[in-house]
Amino acid sequence: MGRPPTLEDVARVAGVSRATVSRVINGTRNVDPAIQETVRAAVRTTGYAPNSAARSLVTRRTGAVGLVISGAGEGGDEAAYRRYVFSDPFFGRVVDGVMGALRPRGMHPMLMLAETADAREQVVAHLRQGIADGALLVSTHGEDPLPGMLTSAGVATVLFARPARPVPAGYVDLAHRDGARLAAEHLLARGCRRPVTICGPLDVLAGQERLDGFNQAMARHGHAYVPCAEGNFTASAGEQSMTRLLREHPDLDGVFAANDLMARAAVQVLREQGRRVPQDVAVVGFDDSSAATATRPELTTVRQPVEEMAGEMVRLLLTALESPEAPPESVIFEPDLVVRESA
Amino acid sequence: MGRPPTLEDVARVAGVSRATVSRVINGTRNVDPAIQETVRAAVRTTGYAPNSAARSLVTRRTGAVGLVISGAGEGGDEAAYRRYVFSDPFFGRVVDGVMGALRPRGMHPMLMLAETADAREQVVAHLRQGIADGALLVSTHGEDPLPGMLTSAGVATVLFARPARPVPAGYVDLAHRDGARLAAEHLLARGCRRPVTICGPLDVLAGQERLDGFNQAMARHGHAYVPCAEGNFTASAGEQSMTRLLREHPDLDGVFAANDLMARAAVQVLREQGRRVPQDVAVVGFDDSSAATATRPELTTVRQPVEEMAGEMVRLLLTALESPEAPPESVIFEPDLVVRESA
DNA sequence: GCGCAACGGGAGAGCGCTCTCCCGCTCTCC
DNA sequence: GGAGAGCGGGAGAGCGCTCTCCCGTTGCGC
Repeated sequence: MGRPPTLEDVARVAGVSRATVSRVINGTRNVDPAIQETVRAAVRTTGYAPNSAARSLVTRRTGAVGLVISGAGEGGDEAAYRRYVFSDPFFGRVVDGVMGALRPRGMHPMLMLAETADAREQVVAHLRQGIADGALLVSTHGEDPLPGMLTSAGVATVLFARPARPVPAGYVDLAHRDGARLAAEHLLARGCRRPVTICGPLDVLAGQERLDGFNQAMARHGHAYVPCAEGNFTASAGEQSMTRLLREHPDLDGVFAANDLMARAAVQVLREQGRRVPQDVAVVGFDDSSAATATRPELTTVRQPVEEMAGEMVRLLLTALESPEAPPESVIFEPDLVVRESA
Repeated sequence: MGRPPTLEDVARVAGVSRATVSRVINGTRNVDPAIQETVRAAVRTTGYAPNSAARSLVTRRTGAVGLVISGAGEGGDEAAYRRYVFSDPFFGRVVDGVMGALRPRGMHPMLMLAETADAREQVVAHLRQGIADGALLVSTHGEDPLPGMLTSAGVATVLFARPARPVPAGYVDLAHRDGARLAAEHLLARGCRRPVTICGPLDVLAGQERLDGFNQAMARHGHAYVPCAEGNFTASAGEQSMTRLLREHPDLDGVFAANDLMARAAVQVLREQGRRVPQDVAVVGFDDSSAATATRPELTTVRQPVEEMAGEMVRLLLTALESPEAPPESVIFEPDLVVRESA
């Protein structure tokens, strides 16, 4: 009794064929109710659990999907990158959304980090071996080669955010420009006269578009030029940018930060410098992450429905898996403005 | 050419047997260098990638380990629980440490959440089917039945934190009492006279031990009774607890919070109430998570080397996998005090 | 020169499952 | 009453890989 029971064992105990046991377990075809019960009893007494490797060998499905976080070109500090990834609430939300959509289907996400060229090769190699049924890819950098590598390796892939260069893979994304416009109009409506912005990294499309959208909306209302400091979506970048903007534009009265982490840092800097938020300076963030409600005052922010977007990624991947020949689908989500206390 | 190339195809192209190709790919035995090159060339021209399902079927190894986050008994709000898990930096650190140790071995973590009885059954069922080689389990609640379920299902398991009731599984843990003592002595050394503590949930061993260690150390120095408010390791709990302690003990001059998230919230409350940190009130946290350095002033805290502990879990699991009959091993880590600005 | 390792390669038996056939039976309909 | 459809079950062929045997070839010591 050393080895775990197999279908064969269950069949012998139940006095039926392997095929019948398989049918009962998978519910693939009608089986006589009495026999079904016999089989189920045999499964119970033997303590049988189907071997998933054997199953995937023939079904060509593993029930796993690779959840790949990719970014940081060469020369970056990998450890720092990992620290960034695991501390940014954004990725937790992605995982949450992915798991929520996977779970009812009995599937699981397999975490993969691709922060170096080597790691990327590894990820592609493993995925090509069929370790997972497909890949959900979140790139944190603009010119990530991974989407292209994955698709040309024949791995079913769905991306978070439209890739910089077109790739035959579906994606979900947010209408960043609209979100930034919402932020701009809200600041203006509150009477903000001297807005500034802490924008995201400009080599990332999302960073670019949030800045564009904000600037365009501001321009439409007579603010042709809005001072801007670039940050890389981290708290310390937000701190530095806010400090600089404050020094160069001491009369600023409104800040739009391209994500909540930077907005939060901006609020901290402002308060340390004696500015009241929102009375002296209004601050609007982006994402509506947990950082938004953890900040005092709570952040007014542009909501990006990350969990739903991640869930949609799963759905897109699953349909791509079902009909591999169909052209990739994509979905763009619309942001909302969530008004709280900071603006 | 529809189906992906198999070993057989490579063997045909290279003009050798399947076995030889397998040997070259896995480097299992000496193979004539010339033949090796031929085989490698054939692999390249065919674009061959070994099928991992077929491989695991015979090797009985998947290269995946389940990373299970478990907790929240019945009746809990699952969505809220997930939000908690994914926003607490602690779990990110666990994932980071696990991936760091798994990666050089070409393995991957498979994320599994077990926040309800159903989910627990699912997790056990999947793991029994061999979807992963073993499980790394992080329980957030004391009386979690999952460790027992897993071990009696024959799943190789390593736990983060010693389980409430003994289970035949290895674990890693921290000397929580020592850490709390460090915090107490530091507060005392700074001249703190009226300490209070925001302790963790008392149904979790870590919460209990941190409180005990703190109280014992305080008692040794003449503070027989230290006011305490219980929190569940979240920021909002920290906020409420601090507010209450401040109301009931307005003259407090030192706070020990059982984790950084609560310490951070405590700092915020204190400052909002006009107390200066650390001049009026010293605050010590626990964990040394990213929250510690994101707080202003930066948190003095007891360092829990979560990443290393998680890496050790992987190592323990791997050795358990190698020698299934050996008794489970465990490792206890020692905490350090990290002195920053808040105390 | 002979025996014996040791080496390098091939053949083939599974690993445990699914799924396509195929077959016998019953039921219906004319 | 007979034909045809449909249902429920079994037999068996793989899925693609690893690994144990087995065998021919060298190399070396005596």
